[in-house]
Amino acid sequence: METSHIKTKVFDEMENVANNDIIQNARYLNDEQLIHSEQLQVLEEIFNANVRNEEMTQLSRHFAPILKGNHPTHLALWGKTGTGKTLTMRFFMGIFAEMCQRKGISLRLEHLNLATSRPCFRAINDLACLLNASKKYKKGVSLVELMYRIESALAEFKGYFVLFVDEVDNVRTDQDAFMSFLVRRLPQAIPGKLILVFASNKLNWRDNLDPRILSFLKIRELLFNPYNAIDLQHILRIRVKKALTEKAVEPGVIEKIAALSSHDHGDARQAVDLLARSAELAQAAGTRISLSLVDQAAEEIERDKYSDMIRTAPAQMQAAMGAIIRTAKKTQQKRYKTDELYDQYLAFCRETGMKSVAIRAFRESLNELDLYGFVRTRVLSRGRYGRALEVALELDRELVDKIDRTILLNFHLQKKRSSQTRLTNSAHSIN
DNA sequence: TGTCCACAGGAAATACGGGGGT
DNA sequence: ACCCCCGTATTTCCTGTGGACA
Repeated sequence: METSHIKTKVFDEMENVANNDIIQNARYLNDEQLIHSEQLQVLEEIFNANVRNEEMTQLSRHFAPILKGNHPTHLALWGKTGTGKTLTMRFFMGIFAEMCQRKGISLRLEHLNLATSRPCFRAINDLACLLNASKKYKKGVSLVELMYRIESALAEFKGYFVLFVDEVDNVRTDQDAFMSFLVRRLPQAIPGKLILVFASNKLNWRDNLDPRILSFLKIRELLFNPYNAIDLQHILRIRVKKALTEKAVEPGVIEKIAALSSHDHGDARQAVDLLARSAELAQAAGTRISLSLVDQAAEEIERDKYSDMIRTAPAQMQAAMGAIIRTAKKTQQKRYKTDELYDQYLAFCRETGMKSVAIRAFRESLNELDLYGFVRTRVLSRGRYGRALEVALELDRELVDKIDRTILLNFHLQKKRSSQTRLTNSAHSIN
């Protein structure tokens, strides 16, 4: 009897979700779920709405000489995250490739995406993989060998070779070697005409580059400004049309999301996230997306930001935050002194089996937490009774609980993971 | 006005760990 | 497999400070 009751309940729930008339095609609210052709389709609509028009024109002008057989200089794209550097460039490259094909110009385009920070060796290795010149190596192959393979992979190609190096600033340790290879050695070594396109979200990226490379690097720069509210409205409208049903959105909602987003970041991805979150809320509530739901969604995203931040923060910072929350729960006061927090911190470490640090380093963690807005610290001078650092926790209770859960979960996971790796290691050694 | 509290936070020293080179 | 190097985390040491108190 009981199981069938639960069954109906589950079925009802699923029916409700399946029959929702807000979200029609959730994939269009998350780029990662779209296949390439769909992405292009969305992009086309976005560009047709004259968003990033200026940048597209600049790109066309820059690459136009190719059509006449000339050799344009390298190019650098600057702009914050989510300003469409990658998308614009990829979209442009697609069109341009088609054009060249029609005119019988030999053109090869590659997109080297250095999404995560990596050393020079791995960046060059990735490039080699991209050109099918090599497989993934961890070690054992010298840099020179990899460079040689890249060069021989391109030895036959005599046309234009556009290499789009995305997020260059992610190349750590010997960025100079990486750049030197691309800028000085590669163009000499291959018969084709190389055009490098760099994208970076750090404007000062060039400053810590070897001046000798810099002098070699004839480069043109193109700046991507954050999206303004109008641009974001276009982008959002397209998403709404693709992903949601006709009447899902109340008037003013798109304008509101665009205004909020352009005001504090101008990042299109975050704007679409806000739309997605609002749609989910509306779906759950069975209503249309209203202005107040947008507010609610923005608040939720803000909350998630905190717990995401703490999840990825260094362990010491997490432990410090854990100690603060414990202290807050134990006492009635709103402000805490370093030494009482430190006591709690030591207890926390003992319980979770974490290595504790000296009080000087602990204070550093407190300052970090202040920097990220988890707490507020200030130095309090008490006259002849010395000075003290005062820490205040000013987040609302619900959020504090959420952060607390995140931290605890993290520590438990860490424990489990370490014991698991120990298990798998021993399993491996047995095999 | 001067003293002196008691800890913050800067600087230097040192430990640690990961990755590349051989 | 081993070593070495380099960047980061942590410790150790120490100086400087705002204001209550006499």
